[in-house]
Amino acid sequence: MTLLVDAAVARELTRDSGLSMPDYQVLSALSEAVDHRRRLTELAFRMQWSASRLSHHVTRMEQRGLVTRADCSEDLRAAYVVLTDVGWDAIKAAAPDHVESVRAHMIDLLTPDEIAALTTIGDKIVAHFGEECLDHPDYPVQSVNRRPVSRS
Amino acid sequence: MTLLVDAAVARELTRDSGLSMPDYQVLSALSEAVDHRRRLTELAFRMQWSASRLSHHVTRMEQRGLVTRADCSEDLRAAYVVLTDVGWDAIKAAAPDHVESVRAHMIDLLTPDEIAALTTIGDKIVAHFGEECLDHPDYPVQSVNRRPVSRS
DNA sequence: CCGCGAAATATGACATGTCAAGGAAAACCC
DNA sequence: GGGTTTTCCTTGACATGTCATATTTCGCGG
Repeated sequence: MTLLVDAAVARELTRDSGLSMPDYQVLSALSEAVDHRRRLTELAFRMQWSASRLSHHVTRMEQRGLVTRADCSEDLRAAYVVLTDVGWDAIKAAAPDHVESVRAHMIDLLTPDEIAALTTIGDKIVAHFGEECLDHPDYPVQSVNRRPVSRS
Repeated sequence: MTLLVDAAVARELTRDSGLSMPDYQVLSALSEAVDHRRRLTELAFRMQWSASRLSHHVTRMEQRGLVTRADCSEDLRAAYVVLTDVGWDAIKAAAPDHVESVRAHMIDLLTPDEIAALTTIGDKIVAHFGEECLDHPDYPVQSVNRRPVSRS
């Protein structure tokens, strides 16, 4: 089920906007931030990506003009990813069709009861993972990635 | 939710058996076949993979000794992927831990009611996609991939 | 038969993701 | 306040997936 939905939604997103799902996720997260900028690490946590994956992907998006990097004055190690005007226009243009696509292939197929059930299920499972590693209340989600775990 | 579960299950599978999820899927599909062999196309349909992805992946698995290719006598274009002894041992060794892993991170967290609800939801959504392209009753699933669709 | 579109794979170029390593700045810690 | 440890990010090598294309064979109509 997730395979089919993900594939269909991704296909339509790319067809309609030229953005990939990863592109969309990054742009969306940035567009929700106050100054349209976020630290790389925060972004990575929020999306459950590795730092390296995000860095690579930001590099590629930078080359397409969707985002830029900016230095951080408080912490010289850190860097911001900033939404450009082009990126802002892109996400604004893509969003309506995308949410409609998700509705069409998933949400609208279910009754309110089913959606409620699915929400409960999702919460339970996410909580199962959260317990072990949700120890940083400042960040919205953080988890999992940071689990090298004791391993023989 | 799917992100977390998939990541955890994949991580444990690789840790315990050295197989990736794609490896496991291929081996599993082959192990269910009568002669431990399947045509590439059938396998690709069954797993919702592109033919090229499967071909590449089989090449890599072949180099690791998990599977082999064999010619098909009825259709000279076609090829079989065949489970080797090594592959058979690998899947046999990996399977119990893997199903246990899925239980631990998903199934066992839910009540029977929730599992039933999830099943209903999955069926509905899969059916939504099936309508359009489930036209080949011989194959178990087939769909989606074959949708170049009319596109401007 | 013959020719031709379709089917079954293979392959190469390229996009994307992972992993291990490294450089630089912060944080810690007597 | 100098040395160690962490954190943040980048990078390069490599694994994996996609897309367009090539090759061979099949099926079929004439």
